[in-house]
Formats: sequence, C-alpha cells, structure tokens
Amino acid sequence: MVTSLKLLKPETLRAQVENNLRQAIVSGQLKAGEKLVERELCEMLGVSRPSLREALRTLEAEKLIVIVPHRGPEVAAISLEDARDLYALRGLLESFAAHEFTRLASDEQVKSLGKTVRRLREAGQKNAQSAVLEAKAEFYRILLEGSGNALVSEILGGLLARVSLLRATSLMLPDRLPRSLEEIDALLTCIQNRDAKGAREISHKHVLNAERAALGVFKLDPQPTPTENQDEPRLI
Amino acid sequence: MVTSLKLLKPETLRAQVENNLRQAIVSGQLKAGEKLVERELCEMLGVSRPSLREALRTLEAEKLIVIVPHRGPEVAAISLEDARDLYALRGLLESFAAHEFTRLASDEQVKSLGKTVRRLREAGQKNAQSAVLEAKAEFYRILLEGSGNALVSEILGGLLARVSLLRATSLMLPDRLPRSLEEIDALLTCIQNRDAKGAREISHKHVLNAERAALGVFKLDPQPTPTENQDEPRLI
DNA sequence: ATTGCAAGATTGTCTGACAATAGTATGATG
DNA sequence: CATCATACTATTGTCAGACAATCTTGCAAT
Repeated sequence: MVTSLKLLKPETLRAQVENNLRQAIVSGQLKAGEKLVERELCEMLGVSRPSLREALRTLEAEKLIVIVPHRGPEVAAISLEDARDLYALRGLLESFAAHEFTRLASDEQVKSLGKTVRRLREAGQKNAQSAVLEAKAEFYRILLEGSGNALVSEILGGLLARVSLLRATSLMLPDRLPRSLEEIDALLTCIQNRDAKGAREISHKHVLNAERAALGVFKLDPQPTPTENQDEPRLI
Repeated sequence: MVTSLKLLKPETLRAQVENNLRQAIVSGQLKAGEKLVERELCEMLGVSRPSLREALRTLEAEKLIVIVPHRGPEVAAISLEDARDLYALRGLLESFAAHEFTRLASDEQVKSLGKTVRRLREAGQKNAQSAVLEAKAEFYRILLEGSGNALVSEILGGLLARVSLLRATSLMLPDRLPRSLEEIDALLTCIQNRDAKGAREISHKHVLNAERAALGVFKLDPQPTPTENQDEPRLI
C-alpha cells in the first residue's frame, strides 16, 4: 500500500516565481504602480532572467502587472473606472455563483459553508484580521467549488486577486466588517432555505455595498494612480 | 504639423509570436489537443526559444494552450463540462453586455450596430462564410465597446477565443445561421427601442441556442478529447 | 526655462550549453 | 507470449553571457 505520494507540487521553478510574485502583489508587499526591475527581482528570487521573464508574462496575462515595451513591468494600478468595472463584473459572477450553489450544492457543502461562516463571525467579533481573511478565503473556496462551474471559479478568482490591488479591501475592513457579516449571514440563510433567487439578490447587494465602501479610497485620494495620465496617448 | 505618427505597433517580436499562434489556434490551423514542440515552432516562426517560450506562457495564461511540466505545450481541448461552463458564463456576460449597451450606448453606436447587422444579414444570405465571420466580429466589437465595461469586454473576448476551440462554431454555422440571424434581428430591435431587459433576455436565449447547437459535437463524437482521461489523476 | 545631446541603465533578443524528466525501444525473465 | 526492468533518446527546464535597441537622466547650450 502506498503511504506517501508526491502528486501535487512538481512545482517547476518558474511556477514558484509566479506564486511568490503573485503573493507579494495581492498581499500588498509590492504596491500598485511600483516599478519592477528584472535584475533586482532575479537577485531577490535567485533565478535567472529567462525564468523570471516567463513568470512575468504570466502575471501580465493575469493583469496583475503591466509591461510597456522597453520600459519594463510594474504592478498594475486600478483607476476609478477599472474599479467600477471590476465590481460590476464581480457582482454579476458572485451572485451567479451564489445562485448556482444554492441550487446545486450538496447538503454537506451547505453545512460546511455554515461552519465556515460561524468561524468567520467569531474571528470578526474578535477583530482577528488574519483569521478573518483566512475564513473569507475558505468561504469563497467552498462557494465556488459548490457552484459547479469551474470556469466561473477561475475568472472570479482572478477578479478577486485584482480587487486586492485596491488596498481598500483590507484597510476599510474594520469599519464595514459588522455589516459585511450581517449580509453574509443573510446569504447563508437563503442558501440553507434553498432560495436561489434570494441568494442571488443578497449576494449582489453584498458586492454593491463592498463596492461603495471600497470606492471611498478614490474620494479621499485625489490622484489614486499618478502614473496613469500619460498611459494612453491622446491623438488630439 | 504632424502628418504621420507611428504610435500604435511598436510590436515587440514576442507579441508577434503571440498573435501568430493565437490566430493559428482560434482559426483551427492548430487543432485542439495537438502537441506543440518548441523547436518546431521556433523554426516555423524564425525566433529563438526564449522569445517563443515567453509567448507560450501568455497563451497558457489565456487558457488557449495547456503546458504540463516536462511534457510540453499542447493546444487546449475542451471537454463537455468545459463547454457547458463556457456557454453558461458567456450567456451571463453577453446578456449583461447587451443590457448595458441598450442602456448606455449613444445613438451613433446603435446606428453603427444596425449597419453591421445589415451587413451580417446580407453576408448570411449569400452564404459568404468569411464575410459572416468578419461582420460578426465587428458586431461584437461595437457591442462590447458600447457596453461601457472594458473588463467585461476583455473577459468575454477571451471566452470567445476559447469557444472557437470547439470547432463546432464554424462547422455548425450553415444549419443554424438563419435562426441565429433572426435572433440577432430581434436583439437589434430591442436595442433600438432601448428595451434593456428585453435585450438581455433575447441575448441570453441566443447564447443558449448557440450552446445547444454547438454541444451537438459531443453527441456525434464519442471521445471528443481522447487525451483527456488521464489528465487528472484519480486518488481512488 | 526650454531644447538638444551624450552617457548610463534597462529591456529585447539571440546563442549555446547542460541537467532533469518523459517517452520509447530493447532485452531479460517468468 | 506477456510482462517487467533497463538503457537510450528526445524534449523541456534552467542557466550564463552577450549585444543591439530603446528609454531615462543629467548636463550643456541657447
């Protein structure tokens, strides 16, 4: 009988670089708009330029960084319109996922989601930031897994990574957390009652509220992305 | 005064490779499931391995090719579930785009869309395949441009590229074209009447019908993607 | 202060090489 | 004859070094 199998993680070197950089970006360690220099990254990560550059191409395709020819990569910055588009699409997809989860998830999955919501609530009341983030990630994992559409998971996952480019997400958490928890509770109730339409509506409202909270950043900060005025040359 | 300016297309070499390969894939010149060998592609395209590999990473992130470590890239193949997921999401996004276009597009944009629909209809009646495809692309371009959400355009564009991996798209065109044209006509009418909800519903139905037609491939073809049984090791 | 130019830095691309792994053919064994 | 182990080959993963093209910056000149 097999006792240990190294199935996961053949982890090619390039994939590790991708993961490191992705992590550094979504966690805010590399800030939006920050310029990235190949040589520096190579030294930091201890890899050669070709490996690094391949990883950068992937992150570029994921829209986490922007590479302008002959000027090099920088961490993507999100404009106000970008953020609006982002939340509009997120609302669409997340409410769809909630709808489908309610329709299709097994009772075990619903129960599992309920357990995670409880964990989330407890972490929120203790104001344990990292525990909140962890529970929230788990919540999404279960929701997307149970929604039965791997593609939506994939796209929405990418979207959430981009949302984290708005540092608002975690910064404005403290204020909005109680409301957010209420909404998630209401969503869970709908799901448990197998009320798909209700779940969709609540989920959509939830995203709209998150948007309103997140977009506050732009009002407080006159020039959210200072490097962004000349990125598209005007022809007039 | 300036008379000519070469703004667009600094076209780095790697970008050309990307475009060539992308084109070859969505046009069916490279067939789904086909194995790609770096050396061959390098010779065909006349570029070095690093440049090619960077381009491959981008296409991998776009899910047009799949790269398994140490086995190399191959053109992505779409399973039945993949196709279902794809059409479900496409329905969601396309109907959203139609809804938003109806709400937000300028009268000029609506008129422009009408003109393209007319072109599409004429091409369809003549059974001019390439003209149909061209008009259809233009139709989408206008629709997405006028829907006011660049992100949805981006995602939906990627989705449509993936849909073309189902060679059904063009193969089943002849049969379904008349129906498809009727549906598009109805959609245009809704848009002209600024009936956003109606546009959304018709658009959604349109995608559902396209799905039903496209998924016929799987019924005719017992093993659509023969290399796909062992791609996910079962743990039981 | 604006313009123009030169020096430096960074990216884009190529070549060549080698190790690690997967696929294949060969041969041994029951 | 079938099956399994082994060796070989092809391909990918990764590195180092190099050079041209381009961008940025600082300085000089008007």
